[in-house]
Amino acid sequence: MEIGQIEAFVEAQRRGSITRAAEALELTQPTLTARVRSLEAELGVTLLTRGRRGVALTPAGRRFLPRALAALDALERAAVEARAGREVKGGTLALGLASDVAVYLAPPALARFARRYPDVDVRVVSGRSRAIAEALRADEIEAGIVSQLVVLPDLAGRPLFDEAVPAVVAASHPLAKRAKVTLDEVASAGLVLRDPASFLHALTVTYFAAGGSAPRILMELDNTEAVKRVVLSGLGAALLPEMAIRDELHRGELVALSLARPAPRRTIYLLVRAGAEPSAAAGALLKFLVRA
Amino acid sequence: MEIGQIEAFVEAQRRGSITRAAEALELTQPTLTARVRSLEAELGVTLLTRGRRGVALTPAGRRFLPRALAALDALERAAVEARAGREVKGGTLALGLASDVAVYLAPPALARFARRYPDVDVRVVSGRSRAIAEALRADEIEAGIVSQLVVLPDLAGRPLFDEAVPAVVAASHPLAKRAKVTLDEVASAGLVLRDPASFLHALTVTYFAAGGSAPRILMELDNTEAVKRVVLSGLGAALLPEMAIRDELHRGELVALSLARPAPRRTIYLLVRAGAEPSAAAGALLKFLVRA
DNA sequence: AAGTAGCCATAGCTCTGACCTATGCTTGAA
DNA sequence: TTCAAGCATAGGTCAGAGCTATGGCTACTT
Repeated sequence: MEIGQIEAFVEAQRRGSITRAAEALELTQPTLTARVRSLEAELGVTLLTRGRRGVALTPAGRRFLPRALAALDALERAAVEARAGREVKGGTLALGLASDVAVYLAPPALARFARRYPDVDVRVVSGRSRAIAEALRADEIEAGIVSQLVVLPDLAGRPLFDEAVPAVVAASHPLAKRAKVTLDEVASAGLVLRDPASFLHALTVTYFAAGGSAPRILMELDNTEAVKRVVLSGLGAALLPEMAIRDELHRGELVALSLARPAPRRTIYLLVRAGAEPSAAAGALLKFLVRA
Repeated sequence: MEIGQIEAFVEAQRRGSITRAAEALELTQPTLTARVRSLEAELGVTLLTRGRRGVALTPAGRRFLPRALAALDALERAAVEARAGREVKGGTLALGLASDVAVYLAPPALARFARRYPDVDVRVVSGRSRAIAEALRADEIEAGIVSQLVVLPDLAGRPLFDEAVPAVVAASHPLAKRAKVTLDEVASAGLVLRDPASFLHALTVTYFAAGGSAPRILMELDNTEAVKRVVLSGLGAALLPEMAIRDELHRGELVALSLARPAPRRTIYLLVRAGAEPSAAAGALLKFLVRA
C-alpha cells in the first residue's frame, strides 16, 4: 500500500470522478486509474464502482474510507509535530487547563507568552480534570494541566508543582484574630466547600477526618471563586489553594488559620498522551506557567 | 512522504539500529539509510541520532513516532476492514452490548452465530450505554447495541427495534387478580426501580409523572435481573422490558397490569462510528439478534 | 598502540515501474 | 446518429529505489 494510492482513492471519492481527482492532484487520468486499480488489486476488493457519471463508493470502499482518512490525517499531524520543535514559530498551541489554573495561574503567563510569541495561536479549554483528559485523548489538545491525576490507559502525567491549601477565614471572622485554633472550632464554625466531585472537596473532608473531626458544611459551590467570595463576605471557613488567595492574604482580607495539623497540599499535574513529546511552543508556555 | 520511509524509521527506532531494521525488512542497510535520510530531509528535522551503537530518537523523532505508528495502524485496519466484507470468514468481531441485551437477548443469537460461523472470533463487552459509546470511540469495538442514544460527535445511531415496558407484579401480588388497576394504586403499592443513572429509572418516573402520580420507591437496584427477582418474590411492582420477562409472563409467574395509560416503550439502538460501514460478520450477527 | 568489530555514509550502477501521451470503449443525452 | 464525458488500455521514457562495494568513525580488545 502506498500513500499515492490512498490519496488517489480519497480524492476520486471526494470529487466523484477519477478524471477530476487527476486534475486536483496534478496527474493524468490513466495514472489515477492505475493507482486506484493497483490498490484494489492489493486489497482484493473493489473500492469504487465506475459508472458513466464518474465513480461511487462500494460497501468495501465505505469501510476503507474512514481508516484511509485517519491514516492521511495521522501523517499530516506527524509532519506538523515533528517540525513543531525546531523553534517556537507559528502554528497552533491547544491546551487544556483545570478551572483553577485557568482562572488564577494562566492569565499572566498566557499574556506574556502571547507578547513573546505573537505568531503562535493559543487555544485554551478549561474544565474539570476528567474533561481535560477526554479532550486530550480525542486529540483536541496537546497537553493538559490538572489538579487530579486521571488514570486512563493512553495518558501519562507528571507533577508540575505543589502548593499549600490552607484553611482561611475573612479578616472580619471571629477566628481571624486567634493565634491558635483547633480543628473542631473550625469544623463547628462551618465550612464552604467545592462540589462533591471536586478534588478540593475530597481534600477538605479528608483533612478533617484525619484530625478526627467532621466539618459542618454550609454550602457546596461549583467553582473556587464562588467559594472564596462567600468566605470573604465573612461566612465560614474554607480550604483554598494558595494560587486562588495570594492577593487576598497579602492585603489581609483573608487570614490563614494556625492549626495544629499543617495545611494540606495539592499537586498540579501535567497530562500528556503517553509517549508524546511536547512541542517547543508547549514547552515555552509551560515554563511561563510554572515560573509564575 | 512514503510508507516505506515511515516503516524504515519505525523499524530502525524499534530495533535501535538501521542495519538490523534492514534485516527485518529484508532490505540492505544503504537502502534503509536512504529512506530515513530522505524522510528527514523532507521534514527538515533529524529523527534519529546516529551513534556507534546504533540509532536513538531525537526529540523530533519522539514527536513524530506516535503519529507514525497511528498512521501505520490505520492503514492496517483499513486493509482488514475493506476485506472484512467479502464474506463472513475468520477475523474477530468485537461488539458492545447494553447489559439487558447481553443478558436477555444476545445469548441465543451468539450461540447460533458461533455455530454458523465457527471461525469468527466473537468478543463481547457489556455495560452501560455510556461505557459502550466510549469503547466504540476508542476503537475497541466495532458496534454497540444500547438502550439509550448517546450523543457524541463522531458516533451515529439508528433504531433497531422497540419493545413494551409493562408494569408487572408477581402472580401472588394482591394487584395481580384485578382486571383494572389505577396508576395511584400501583404507585402506592411501591415500585422497585433500576438505579437513577439508568434509562429504566427515568422511563418509570416519567410514566408516573405523566399520569400525575409519583411512585413510592421501595428499592433502587443496579441491574434488571435483580429488580425482576425482587418483584417475583412478591414485593411491589416494576416497569420491566419485555425481553427480560417473556418467560415469566408466559409461565404466569409475573402478570402485566392493565392500566388506563398504555405501557411505555423503549427503543434499542445500534451505535456505530459515524461514516463507518459494518463488516459482513457484524451484519450477520445483527440479523440473528434482531430476528431473535 | 594497533587491531578489530560494528555501524552508518557514500558512490556508482542497474533496472523496475510510475507516469506520460495517444487511443479505444461504453453509455447517456441531444 | 453523433457527441460528450468518463474510464481502460497500450506502449514508451526516464527518474529514482535499491543493490554492491567501499570508506570512515568509534569503542572495545589484546
